[in-house]
Amino acid sequence: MIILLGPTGVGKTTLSISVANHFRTEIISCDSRQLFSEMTIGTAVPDDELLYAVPHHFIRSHSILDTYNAAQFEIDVLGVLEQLFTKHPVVVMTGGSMLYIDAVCKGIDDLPDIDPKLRATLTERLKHFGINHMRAELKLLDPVYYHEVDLQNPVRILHALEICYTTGKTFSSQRTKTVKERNFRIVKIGLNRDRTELYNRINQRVDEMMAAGLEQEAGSLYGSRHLNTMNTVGYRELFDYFDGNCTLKEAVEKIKANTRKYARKQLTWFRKDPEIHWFHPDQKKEIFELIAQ
RNA sequence: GGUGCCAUAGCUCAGUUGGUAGAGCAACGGACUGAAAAUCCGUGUGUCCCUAGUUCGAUUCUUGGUGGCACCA
Repeated sequence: MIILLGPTGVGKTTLSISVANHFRTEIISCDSRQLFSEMTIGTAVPDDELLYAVPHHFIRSHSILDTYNAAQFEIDVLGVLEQLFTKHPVVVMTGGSMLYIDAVCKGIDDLPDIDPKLRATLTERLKHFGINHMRAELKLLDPVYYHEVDLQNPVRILHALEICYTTGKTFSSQRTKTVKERNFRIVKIGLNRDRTELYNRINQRVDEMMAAGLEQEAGSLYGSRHLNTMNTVGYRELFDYFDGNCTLKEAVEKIKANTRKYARKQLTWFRKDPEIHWFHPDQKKEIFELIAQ
């Protein structure tokens, strides 16, 4: 499997089409937001033309009403891959969702699904009693993880508690972090470009999204704004505008800034992965040479 | 032309009763195995507009410039 990864806006889509065409194969999208059919403009889903040129998987395949996560993605992708490998010797995966990439490449621990009610209860408790209370609870239920976890991060604390309550066992005892073996080879190709160049592309793309009707798309999703998946760059800033918290211009600037921030965060994550071979998106020749090996 | 106000980090501004300065945003770095476009953490030297003066010492006070804004002619 060839994985094309890199920060948002770097130019993964264009290259993925060339690579997929070259191998006459199909593309698995690894994007935690393009997954949802309701979000198209704001998540920079490729044009229909490109989607028809090469078969794509995991694009607009789910609804924001579905709960989805990296573990489910691992299962689903492995299933699709099994099918694809019967027809194609090479499959292309492309996207920038870091955790989802790792889930496919290394696997994710086997943990039970969390009852949304439990999550709601714990979130409510956090709001009422404060983070110290939740920390104390975790210290009691899973002292090992208590000493490992970022105690400032409520999401981490709550998730550990969810697992403890759901399984009756400590979270730490189930966190094996073992890397699963895959029966296919993985080549990771990282795409990056000059920072100002990347930022210019991002800023420009946001303007294009607005011209393409992002405001309307966000407006149609305003009623769903409390869903987890709607906590997404490009939408939450416009929800703020709809709520009267800022001007449209400020919202657009905020989208640009948050997209840039997201790109930086992706680069931070990818930087520590030694398996990635880095290229500029224009180095097509070099990339194909690497793949040929 | 006159009067008043302003000039400090990339931006918006705070502050120093005279001892060379700090917030927000941006930028940069990091953590992160089931919410991950999420969540969380860390990083602030900048001719304090220029000039001359007072002073042991001026970004702070005074003189004169320059630029901007407002009001009056």
